Amino acid sequence: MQIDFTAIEKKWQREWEEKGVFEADPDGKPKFFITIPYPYLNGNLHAGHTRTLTIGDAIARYMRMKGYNVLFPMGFHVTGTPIIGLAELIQKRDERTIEVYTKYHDVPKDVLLELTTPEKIVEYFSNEALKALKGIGYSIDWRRVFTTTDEEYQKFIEWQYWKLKEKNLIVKGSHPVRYCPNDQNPVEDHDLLMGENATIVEFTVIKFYFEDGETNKIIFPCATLRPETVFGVTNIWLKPTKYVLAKVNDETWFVSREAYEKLTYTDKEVKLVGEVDARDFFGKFVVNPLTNDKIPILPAEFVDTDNATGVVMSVPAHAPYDYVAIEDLKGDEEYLKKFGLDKSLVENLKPIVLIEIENEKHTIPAKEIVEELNIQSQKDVEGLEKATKALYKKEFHKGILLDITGEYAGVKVSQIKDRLTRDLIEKGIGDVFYEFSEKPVVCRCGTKCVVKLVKDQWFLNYSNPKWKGKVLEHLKNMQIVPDYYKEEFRNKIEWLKDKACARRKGLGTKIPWDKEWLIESLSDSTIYMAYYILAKYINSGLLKAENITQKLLDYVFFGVGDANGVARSSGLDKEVMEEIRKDFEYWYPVDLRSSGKDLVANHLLFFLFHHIAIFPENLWPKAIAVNGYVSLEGKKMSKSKGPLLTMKRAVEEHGADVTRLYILYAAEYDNDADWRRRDVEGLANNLRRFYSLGLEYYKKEPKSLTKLDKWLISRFQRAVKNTREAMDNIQTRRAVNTAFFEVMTDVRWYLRRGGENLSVIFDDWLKLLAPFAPHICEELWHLKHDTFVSLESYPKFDESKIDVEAEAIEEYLRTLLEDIKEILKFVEEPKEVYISPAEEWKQEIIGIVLRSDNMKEAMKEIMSREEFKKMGKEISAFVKKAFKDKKDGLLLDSGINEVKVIEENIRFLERELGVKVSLNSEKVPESKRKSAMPGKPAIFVV
RNA sequence: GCGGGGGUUGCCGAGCUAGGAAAAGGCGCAGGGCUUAAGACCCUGUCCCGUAGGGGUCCGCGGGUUCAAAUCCCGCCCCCCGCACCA
Repeated sequence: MQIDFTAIEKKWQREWEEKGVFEADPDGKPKFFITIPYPYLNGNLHAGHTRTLTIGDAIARYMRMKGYNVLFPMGFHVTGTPIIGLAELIQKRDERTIEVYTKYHDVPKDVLLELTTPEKIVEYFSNEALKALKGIGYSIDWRRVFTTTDEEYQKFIEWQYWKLKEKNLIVKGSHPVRYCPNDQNPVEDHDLLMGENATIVEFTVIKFYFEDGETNKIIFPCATLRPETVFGVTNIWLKPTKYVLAKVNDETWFVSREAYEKLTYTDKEVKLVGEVDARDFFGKFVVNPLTNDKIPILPAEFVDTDNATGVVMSVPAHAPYDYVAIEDLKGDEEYLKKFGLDKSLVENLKPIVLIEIENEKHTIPAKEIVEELNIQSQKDVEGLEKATKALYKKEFHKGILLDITGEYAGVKVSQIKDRLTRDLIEKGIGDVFYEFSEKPVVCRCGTKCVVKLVKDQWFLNYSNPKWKGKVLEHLKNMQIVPDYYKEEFRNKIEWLKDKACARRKGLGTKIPWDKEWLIESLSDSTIYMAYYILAKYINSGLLKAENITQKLLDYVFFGVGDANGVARSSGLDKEVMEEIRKDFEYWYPVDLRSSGKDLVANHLLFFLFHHIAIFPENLWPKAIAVNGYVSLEGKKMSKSKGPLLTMKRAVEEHGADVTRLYILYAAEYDNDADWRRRDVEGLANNLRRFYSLGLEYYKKEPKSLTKLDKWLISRFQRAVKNTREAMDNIQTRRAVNTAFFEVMTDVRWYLRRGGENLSVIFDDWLKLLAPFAPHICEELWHLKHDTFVSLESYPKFDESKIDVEAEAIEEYLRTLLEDIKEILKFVEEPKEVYISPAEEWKQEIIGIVLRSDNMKEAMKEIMSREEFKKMGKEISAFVKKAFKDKKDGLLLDSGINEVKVIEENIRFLERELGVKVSLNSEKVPESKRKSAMPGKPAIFVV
């Protein structure tokens, strides 16, 4: 059958909009405020958005039908840098960008080429997003839509930041970023040619120094990831090559040229003094600032001048590289001679052990592992890397510092780094040096990136223990779906550090007290759900940017201030102001925020932190739900590279209901869903089938109810129960599976059995499915009603409609049919089937079940009897089902009357089997009759 | 490395927190029906064996507990995601 899904969908979308059925305002009903993170519009909405939003919409529709006054609003996020970047790329006619946006985002090329400014991009994509969202039929209250560059929104953000500032939750600090010296800008992942996986690691610098009599001290800044090993240093290493001397603040540092360059991007004052040759320093001595030991400077080829300072301290007891390098020196007199070094100098170097592993004997760990791996020289880089990694890992996790480390003795290695670094810096003998974890890191422009320290940056003080503590405390009271994400959230909250919230570049709101800076885009989208309340009044023209003063928002959100005074000072009509206040009091807090799992470690955390900082406890979010991603035919989607499926295209090609149903059914919770065309088309067939069933049966007036009808109703009640349970747990997959597919399976059986009153469940079936496939349900519903099914009340489970006997009969017939068919497979030219029921032990088992407390107990008793033991599998299944029924209060104390059931359905059996069937025990041989069981009659075919 | 999740029948996935029927549902595939035909729809089959409803082997691997384990316990292997200043 040809069905024009699109026409049906457009029709109902128009109707909903015209009648404003999803516009929500305070009323007497309990409220439910659900929000989905507004999408970021540097492209079209895609299948990923479709998933998160459809889940949200299904919940919104479900809750609405359950009797809640549901507010489901939406806005658009455009602040930040990507939109600016996109505008630049389009302006430059970047080929890749043009390809991706025409091919995957479905932007017509002529239109795309016009999008050369951020403003045009925002306008274009927000229009497209609006169309896409309306075209899929979300039950959004569109009176509240807004964009984050709106002047009014910025007023709101300013208010928010003043509040945070007042609470001292915004502090100044510095932090290291990946930076391109050529572009003079921080670089993001997608700006990189190479090194996306590089992270910034923090080396500890320890200032060894060299005293040359009357000249100034020269600092040899040794960079290390294991500062505790400073207690075991025997010498330092330089590469036999040129280095430089540089003025670093007030000190003179000896560093590699590369290191000097890197230092210029730090917060230090750096000036080049001149070039020096490491070779001139070999054999001379520096002082270990912590132990005051004098140690020699020695050459080593493994030193990488492009890693950190290029000056390395040597700890032969714990660093395989150092141990091997010293051994190399000892055995290479020529090399020593080349640098004028005396052999005794290296021969006196004794490894100093400073870490012990619990329950292991004292040894020299580096020596041991080098020998174990049979590493012969420092040229065996592979072996040394392996040894270093293994040793470091072991010592980090299990190591404890020995007495030689003085005040640190007994501290775990894993606990020492930050503490020691801090102490060293305090004493003026330490520093930090940032470096990439892997190299090279190259910008798209071809320039090598560096680590730059951004100074005097504004930070959100998330590490504040009081703030964090409150968030952790509130988390305990929240509902997190799926539940194991609560632990994930807890960990992430603990892990969260201060976050830089200011940027130089991008779209957004300026920091109100420091207009040089823009508020970073994840930091301006944390409590905006409150803004939806204002947005309605802004869009209707009642509330204007100039009205949105600090005092007004204090009044609206906190109820603080004198109403007359606030109204006067903000220039707003007092009644409007009071209404906004009432709206806010009615709708807040957020009852559910449903989001993709990619936002767990950032947005959703900030969402919690900011609510908790700014609002009183009764307005903190109640629940968060998290869902997984969507892939396309098994491939990951990518906004910037493709493949990508836009929401609009999915709906155009398959229809809104099919798209919705598929995406809801494709996966549960945080599992990823895969969009597979063939499956989507398969689902479309199912939906067409549903529609034609509706056309065929819905309007037929039901006749008086048969036992079969009661079976259908009973089964349907179970589906109602199951669907509600699923939706209450935000399990849309399970819900669609029961409400659609499983009911469909029952309907098939019902029709096959000759059922004629399908319409008895159809009203409820439409309601049951309305949250998932609202258009088709609305269309069918209107065959009989003038109301909107979207506003009907959701079916309730009615236990009185459960008909255990009817269910047992159908179950009996189904298995009987199967058994006979199984036998017929083996009989050529069957003429007649004889059936002879048995009734003995089933009653007995039911008796045991009724007087047993649990299955285990019952089975024990049953299995102690020989005649049952040999039927163990059959019986255990029967008992399991019996217990389930018992728990539901549905256990029959007498089985069905098999004879009667067969008699009544003999024609059905014959029709199905295409052979004569009769109920006749005498024709069944004795041996077969003996093996008959209740529910499993003896069958004999001739 | 740390943290979170996971390995089920051709595929996707239930079931695994309350042990109890080769293990829901969807998709795919095969056969049959309907049809002028195709599609749609309906039925059947889809681990192996089997001329009587049966038997055998199964839920990453190896052990254990139990009348009974995909489910509980112990050990091992493998996979995915996050670790940021970016939306």
